Amino acid sequence: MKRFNSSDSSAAFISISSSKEERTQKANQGYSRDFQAMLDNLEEEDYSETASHVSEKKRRLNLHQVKALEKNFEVENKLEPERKLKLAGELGLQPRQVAIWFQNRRARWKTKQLERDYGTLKASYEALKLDYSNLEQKNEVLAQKVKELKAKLMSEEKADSSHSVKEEYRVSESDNNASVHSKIHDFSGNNNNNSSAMTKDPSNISSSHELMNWFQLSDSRVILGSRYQVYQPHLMKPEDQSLFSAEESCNFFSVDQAPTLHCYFPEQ
DNA sequence: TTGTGTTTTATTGCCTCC
DNA sequence: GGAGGCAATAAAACACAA
Repeated sequence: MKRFNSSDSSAAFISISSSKEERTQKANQGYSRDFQAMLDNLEEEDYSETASHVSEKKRRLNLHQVKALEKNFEVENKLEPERKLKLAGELGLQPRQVAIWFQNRRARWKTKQLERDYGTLKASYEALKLDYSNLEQKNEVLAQKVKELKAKLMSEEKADSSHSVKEEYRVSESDNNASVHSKIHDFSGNNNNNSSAMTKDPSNISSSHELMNWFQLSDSRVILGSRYQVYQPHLMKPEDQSLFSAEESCNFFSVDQAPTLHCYFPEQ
């Protein structure tokens, strides 16, 4: 096993505070005055000790050692045995110390990396949140527009109620048939410059008739696109013209729930 | 000077690989 | 079963405000 007994630990400490030359070298490496004083103090302490009784206090690696280790870590953050021995020899450290330094360095690197990842994720989350907020605002505007148009439609229906329902139905039917034929013509071919109503942004729809056309057209396109079913003219009687029943709306303007397709493809 | 928070060095225990 | 890696932790060293 890799476990070390106390003599191993002592050996490690001995290697750090080994020679007078080394300590002198430390003293010349530009430490702060306080640190310098501490080193001098340690020097005195060490000399007061006998050779057989070396201080086991933890010592930090000197600047030169740390720089060399950092440089090696940049090259490769894992340490092969040969490199460990070579580094230890060059820096006057125990191989065990070099290994520990790399281990701790990897741990620090990992922590930093986690912080960086967190920062990146946080930034993208904030961007996404902003996008969502913008979409929510647009959605509210659209919903409000639909509400207004629906109210307008209702008032128009009321105004027209003096006409004969029967006559209106006949007119409506012929209108629908005409529009149906034109829709079939529009969507059955490769005519892509068709249907200003379909390509039109619903938020720009300003009249109730435009809105009706938009929805009917949407409906017919889906029917035609779905397994080439025979087109069934969707003749809307005034009493059937509830545009936004719970089912038909399909949560189209719901912020909390994505639009579902079950109402367009009930068999699926 | 001292209390406190942070960083660095080292240990321990567990796990995986060969 | 030994070697090495990692997470958790201890403890010394260090930084800094009050």
